[in-house]
Amino acid sequence: MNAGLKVSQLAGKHHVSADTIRHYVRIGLLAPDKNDSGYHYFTHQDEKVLTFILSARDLGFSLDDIRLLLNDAEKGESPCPHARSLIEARLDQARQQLANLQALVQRMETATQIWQQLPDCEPCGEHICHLIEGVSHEH
Amino acid sequence: MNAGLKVSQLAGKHHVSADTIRHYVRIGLLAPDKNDSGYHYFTHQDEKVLTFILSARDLGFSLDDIRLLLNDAEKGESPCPHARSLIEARLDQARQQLANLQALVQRMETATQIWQQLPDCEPCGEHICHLIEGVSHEH
DNA sequence: CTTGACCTGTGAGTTACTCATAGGTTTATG
DNA sequence: CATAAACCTATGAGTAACTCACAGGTCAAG
Repeated sequence: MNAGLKVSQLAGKHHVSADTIRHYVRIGLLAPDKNDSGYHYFTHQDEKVLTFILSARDLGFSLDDIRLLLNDAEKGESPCPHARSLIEARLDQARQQLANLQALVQRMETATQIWQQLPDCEPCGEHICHLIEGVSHEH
Repeated sequence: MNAGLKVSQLAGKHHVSADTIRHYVRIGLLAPDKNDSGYHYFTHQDEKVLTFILSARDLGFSLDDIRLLLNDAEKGESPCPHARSLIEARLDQARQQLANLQALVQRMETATQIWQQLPDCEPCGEHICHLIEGVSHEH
């Protein structure tokens, strides 16, 4: 009674695009059966793998991380030790990105405030755009 | 007295890599003169363009944005109107990214805390990694 | 039995570099 | 002055995770 879902059905059910599913198939994270005509049919097991992929993605794991974890599980090993060490590295990375992004937003906000007091410039020998160069911390 | 700088000299002076300079030359943001042997020599004017590029980059403009602003200036037009509208879009984008990243870091921190109380799992029929699927908001 | 909606695999585009390659140039040294 | 180290060139490819486009095959409805 469960012949499996086609790509668009699976995609709709999990709120991702069909292209995302095809991408995971292309890079080997999902390996659904094909019927005689070449169509993919996703079983309940494939769906569990997809659910895992999406959960891990949601925790900041890369697709390569996820591949590693899936390989562990396929070999019958616990993926948990890898999951624990990988998330630490990804968390450090994310915190660094967050700090960079906060600083960027801060610079942008400061710039837009300052720019409200400044007129538009004509290009001259001294600068290309005084708005941009004026708030720069480059020297 | 000012024959111009070679790539590595310019790069060192502005604390960027020689590859970054070459990248800007390759995509046409910088167009230094070449001597007979094919070496690039960067004039003071080239250096001003580079300073502008780095300042704009530091404010979150993309290289395509920067190209647009440079084109304005080359045509003798003020790049300021474009700078003002572009930074608004980039700021919205950055704020959105920031919110996404904050939420991600939050999920990751929550997960690592919860995981401290949990043992490693063996893969079973029910899940691939209970740590990951256990904290998931997917369903 | 034909139209339209779906599917397939593949290649290329996205961003801002970074690295590698093959070969030419310049400079420092003996 | 010969040569080797250190630099330069242009070009192609790799990065992450899709997304879009293409040419062609399949399937359900009228």
